[in-house]
Amino acid sequence: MELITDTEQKILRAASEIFLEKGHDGARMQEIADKAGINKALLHYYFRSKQKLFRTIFKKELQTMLVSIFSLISPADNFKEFLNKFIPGYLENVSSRKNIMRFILWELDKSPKEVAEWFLEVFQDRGFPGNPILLRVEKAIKDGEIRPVDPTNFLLSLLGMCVFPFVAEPMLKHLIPGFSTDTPNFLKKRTEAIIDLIYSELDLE
Amino acid sequence: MELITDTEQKILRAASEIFLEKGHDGARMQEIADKAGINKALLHYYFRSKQKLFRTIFKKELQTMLVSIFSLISPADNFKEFLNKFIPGYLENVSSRKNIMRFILWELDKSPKEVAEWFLEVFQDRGFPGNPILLRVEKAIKDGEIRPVDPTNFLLSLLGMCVFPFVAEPMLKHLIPGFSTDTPNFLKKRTEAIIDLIYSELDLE
DNA sequence: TGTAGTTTTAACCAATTGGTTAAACAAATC
DNA sequence: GATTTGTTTAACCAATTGGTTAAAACTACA
Repeated sequence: MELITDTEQKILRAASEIFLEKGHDGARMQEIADKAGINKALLHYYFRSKQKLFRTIFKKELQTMLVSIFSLISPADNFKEFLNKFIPGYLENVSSRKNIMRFILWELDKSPKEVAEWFLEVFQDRGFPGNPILLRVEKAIKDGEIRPVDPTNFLLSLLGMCVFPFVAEPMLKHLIPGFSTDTPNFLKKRTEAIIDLIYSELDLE
Repeated sequence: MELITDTEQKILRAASEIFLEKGHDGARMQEIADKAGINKALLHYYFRSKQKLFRTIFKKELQTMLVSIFSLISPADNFKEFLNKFIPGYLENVSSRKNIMRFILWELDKSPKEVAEWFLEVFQDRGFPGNPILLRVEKAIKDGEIRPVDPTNFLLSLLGMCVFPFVAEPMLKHLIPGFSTDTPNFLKKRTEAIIDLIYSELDLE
């Protein structure tokens, strides 16, 4: 069991901030060191190379993001309960760490090979045999809880509607006058809109 | 009226490819020169700096993306016709240039100040007084064509459902076994799914 | 207190990168 | 055909960047 030193913590925090903001290629080791309040050589003492440091951060952020999705799924719930919990919960999550998803989507394309294993790790840690949302939808259909829809497309719509406003916020600000995800009731109204849309499709309520 | 030389064309094409794939910070001038089959100094002869070249490309891609949205809107159509044209058309568009949106979303965050003007240019060129989709939705509600929904949230859902599968494909491949947007009937099924969802909400059909 | 091991630093290094320059070449223009 | 103007190149340059090294400072422990 390794101790995580204070310095290591400071490095990780600083590296996360810089990498999330600028990406792997835009980030500078010197800047990370400065933000962590340490020497650049010390960075290489703890994490031998930029690549190694980046992978550490990337894996951590990826896991955080996946867990933020998976934590919202309780198999005990019926499908309506699942939706009522998942949609506001996930919106809240994405909203509180806005750039994590944009960072992951951008870097994933160029990412190291181990990335597939990192996904599997999270699945295995949680004891998921497959995508839990997909399985949940399939079960709801089999049980006659909702009308039959294509589970994959349902998942695409659900995630897309939750994630898009935050990932695309810089663009939407130009496309929609006065758009912001920071207004006090944006989350509430967005939640309602998504629930409204999905309930109509599934003949719920 | 400037002539666009053959060399300039080759540079623009090469730069687009490299920038879209690697982003501003990951791209190397040498690599762009190589891909264009020219000398690196020639790159600086045509576009004085990396920044200038990047802005040229970024603006071009941004305009392409915006036009691909706006071209699908004809004010003559009723709302159902609008949806039936927009959804498959836009999906086709995003699908044919998959990484343009991810590139724009990533770089927009870090983008130059003129970017706001570039958006306005496209709006003005097309003679749009505001976001045309938003206006179209508002009109449809006022005319009683569809039941009243929040136009902004409607737009967020519509775009999110269209864009997300392509922008997030690298992630979705890990999240959904066998996922790909390249299968022969993905576009068709995705179109159906989105139309189905939106029709239900709006009490259409 | 002395010594072995760890943490931190300042100074340095080699490679890469964006950018320049001066000259060679091509193509109009006279 | 000479001259001017626009293209293209090879060779160079200064600055930045990731990474190293050797020594200093700190810690634990005998």
